[in-house]
Amino acid sequence: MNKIRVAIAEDNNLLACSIQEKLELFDTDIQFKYRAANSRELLEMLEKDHTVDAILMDIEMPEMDGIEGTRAVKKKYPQIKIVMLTVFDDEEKIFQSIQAGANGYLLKDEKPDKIHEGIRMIMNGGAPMSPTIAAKSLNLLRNPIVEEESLQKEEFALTNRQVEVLGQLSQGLDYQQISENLFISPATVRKHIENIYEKLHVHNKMQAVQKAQKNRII
Amino acid sequence: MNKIRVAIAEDNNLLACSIQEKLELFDTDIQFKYRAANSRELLEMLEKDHTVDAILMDIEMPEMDGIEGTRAVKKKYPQIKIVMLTVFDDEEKIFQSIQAGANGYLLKDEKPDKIHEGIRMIMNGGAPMSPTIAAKSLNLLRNPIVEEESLQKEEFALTNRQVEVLGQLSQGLDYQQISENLFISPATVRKHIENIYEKLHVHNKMQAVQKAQKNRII
DNA sequence: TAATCAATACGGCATCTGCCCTAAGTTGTA
DNA sequence: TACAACTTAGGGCAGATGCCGTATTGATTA
Repeated sequence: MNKIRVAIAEDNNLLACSIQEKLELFDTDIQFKYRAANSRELLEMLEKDHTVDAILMDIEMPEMDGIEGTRAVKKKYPQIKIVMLTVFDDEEKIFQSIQAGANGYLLKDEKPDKIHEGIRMIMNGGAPMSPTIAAKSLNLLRNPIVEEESLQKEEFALTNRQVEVLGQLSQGLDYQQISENLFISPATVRKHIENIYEKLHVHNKMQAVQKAQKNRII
Repeated sequence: MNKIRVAIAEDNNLLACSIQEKLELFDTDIQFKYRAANSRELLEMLEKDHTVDAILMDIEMPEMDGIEGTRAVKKKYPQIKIVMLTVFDDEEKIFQSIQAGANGYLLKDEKPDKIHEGIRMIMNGGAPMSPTIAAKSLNLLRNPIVEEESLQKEEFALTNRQVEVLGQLSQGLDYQQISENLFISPATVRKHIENIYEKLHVHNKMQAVQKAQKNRII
């Protein structure tokens, strides 16, 4: 079996080295790839070499933090697993990390074998979580946070017709079927969709629908 | 330090004995109190003697199941910690259990020391969760509750690779980009997607991703 | 009044996608 | 040890899609 290729994003040099050392105790099944000092650096490194299976991501980092970084990495490389590794365990950070797509959440004071176990766990589709984190995430599930943000369609200034077309798109209908549903020509549907793409800054149906759903437009 | 007093609610006698035996391996810090064959029996027993710290609760039980039981126990004795212990790991059950107030969720095939660790974890305010359960609860946090339309999910029996491809699809990536991320040929990506369509009974990317999201496959 | 924009509609074209085919190597299971 | 399933890979083809034009009509606005 191939080794699990791991990268680290961590601004504190000492801590990064310490984690790296811990990982290298398990060099039979883990291969350390590289370290970045913040998310932007990580993205640049991934650009050159994205042969990485898992990333240990610090949350607090200068320039671009781990939550933004997780969002960005997951968007481009959704197959890469991300474990948040941090000293803080407040619910807000946990929730944001999970929303950003993190696959696990460990506290930095975990013992080496726990970190190692977590990495193997994540590659098997599990979610490593420190016990206190797990308890807090259960809290979150019990008392759902009411998000006050949800940007609404005004942000993107979509017209009613465009929202309507997006709704049809999200059902997996093609231009022909949408045109029949809305009693317009397929050519018009295509034009509407072109305009939607421009407003949402996307380039295909899937991205448009995902963005629309994320922003509660549909 | 006092021993942790544990009760079990489990209708299957063999399984109950097996768990009890597993626990008695750790009789230095665990004291087994009693076993109930369903939640109603458990409540009666608690009525007489509620000097119990933790309960291992089966979900599927006749008369009164573990989820109702958890709700009832937590209402009367909120200090008692409850670990769901079951063979099933579908998200609906997990979510219901958590809503009912469960403090942890372990699969029955966990090794004895994991169950023991879980009990100690729960008494320290942590939340023991089997890795696959943890991953599913993260899913629940990522995607707010959906109508109970069709939450079978395992019914579709998608392979890991297929789920991975679905994840890439949902980001709006095309076959070429997906093939680069996964280091396979675009032809293979197309084949994977064909197979996904067949399993999900859909005919295009959007329908596949929407169905996968609705069923929490991704 | 002129300008802007939404909604409608059409044509072209390169690329992408869905669907059909075959096929080989691997893994897991009965 | 067979058999099934998964993963990999490729060819071919019709139709769908993304993107570039253009154009008319009506409503709103500066």
